[in-house]
Amino acid sequence: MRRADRLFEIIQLLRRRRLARAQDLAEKLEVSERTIYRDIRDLMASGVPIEGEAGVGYVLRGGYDLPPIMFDEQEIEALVLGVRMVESWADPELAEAAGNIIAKVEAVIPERLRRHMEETALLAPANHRMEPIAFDPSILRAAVRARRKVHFCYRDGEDRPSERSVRPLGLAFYGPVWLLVSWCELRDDFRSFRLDRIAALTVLEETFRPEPGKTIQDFLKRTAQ
Amino acid sequence: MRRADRLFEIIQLLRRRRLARAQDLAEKLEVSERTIYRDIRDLMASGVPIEGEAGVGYVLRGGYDLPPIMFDEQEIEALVLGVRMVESWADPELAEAAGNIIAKVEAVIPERLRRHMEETALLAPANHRMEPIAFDPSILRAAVRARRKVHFCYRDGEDRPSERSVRPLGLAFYGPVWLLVSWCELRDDFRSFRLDRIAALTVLEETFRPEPGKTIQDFLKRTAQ
DNA sequence: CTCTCTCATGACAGATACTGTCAGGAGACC
DNA sequence: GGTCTCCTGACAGTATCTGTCATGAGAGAG
Repeated sequence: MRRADRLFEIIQLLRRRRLARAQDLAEKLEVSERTIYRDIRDLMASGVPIEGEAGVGYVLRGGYDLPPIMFDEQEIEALVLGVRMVESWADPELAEAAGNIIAKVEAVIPERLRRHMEETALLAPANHRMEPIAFDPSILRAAVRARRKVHFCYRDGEDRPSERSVRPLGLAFYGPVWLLVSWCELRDDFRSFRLDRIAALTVLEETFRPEPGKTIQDFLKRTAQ
Repeated sequence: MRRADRLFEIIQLLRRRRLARAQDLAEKLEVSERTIYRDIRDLMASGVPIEGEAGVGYVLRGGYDLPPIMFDEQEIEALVLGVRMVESWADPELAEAAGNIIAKVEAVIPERLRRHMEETALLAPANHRMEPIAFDPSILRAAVRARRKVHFCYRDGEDRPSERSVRPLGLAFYGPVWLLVSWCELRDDFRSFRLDRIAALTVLEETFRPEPGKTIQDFLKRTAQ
């Protein structure tokens, strides 16, 4: 049953990555590259719209209508854990949304998996140590979505106070603390702020447009190095 | 490529007809009935919900395809954050499963939400401080699922070493550390262990049955008070 | 142009798993 | 009891799959 599984798995891998080389797939699936080339050939022959380009890799063209098969048990576990983490570590609004996910997925999966969902023994207890945040982070999340600048008072690691006006780009969970990732126009650079050190947050009327070099994708690229 | 195609074809045939006998499938696919029985066995093993009844035939129960699910934007954000948290804080096996969730949900939600999914500005970076764990936690997860006792060396907060044999009940994410929640038969009570202080973990052959008062639900009840 | 990366194909031998045949067990229903 | 059908085991032959090695070809960088 190995090969038939592998063909499905290749589709799934191409769905989740945008691009994959034969070598990547070969390592992941623990077969030789030659076998991958054969598998891809056969998938193409069966009508799966895979595109291969020399020097680039494989991509799954859009419009492939084969519906994804159900979540497996491993995925259910990951889903439940993820939801519990959000419930414990994010703001109440997000926590509630996370709870809704469970309800919606439960309504859609077969009985067997539903039982598995309830029995998942991965916990993320809420009674953990987390530095208190002086405002509702959902306000900040809304500002990120609406691309509205924010103003606040900040105390840095040495307790020096300052006032800041920044473009809020995203929020990052760093274990015990949350960071606001932002573009500071004064310094003309990215700046991160711990949410627990922010006070008197106000969302300004002023909006901003994403500019090349000043987006969260640019920030991620830079930190990745 | 014959067999892989055939397995796919069997699913399609069962999707179309509501009932099919092994003989029908055998004729249609031009193989022997014995081969069909083997194919069905393998499909079932892969989680395809086929039901066979003696004297009747095969039917495909619902819940094979992941039906379209509607999430609102808030829920999408929570889902993406949860997945990223798992990818950053859980073991590679779970992290991969979490990635699959995104791919599968993406394939099933409407276009508008898919864009929202990619743009979610909630991050859970992987370059965080986390105490190194000396073994693969997925082994422990498997022991929890299989209800098999485990043995390991532990160093407590004051660095005193000890050897333990416990019933693993679950894993709990506590910010910077993971805990193993267990029932210790020696002490006749619940005990929690930090994964980063566990060494030489072995999963024993011996299994255990959930007993009232010794399950993770009982542990949660007790800690809730 | 050369170099590198990667898709792609062919040939071949060894290992693997697939397949059909035959035989029999078991549950559901009349 | 009789019929229909799912289901499993054993076995031998064979079709298929797989890895290795070699080679070609297209795309892009410098």
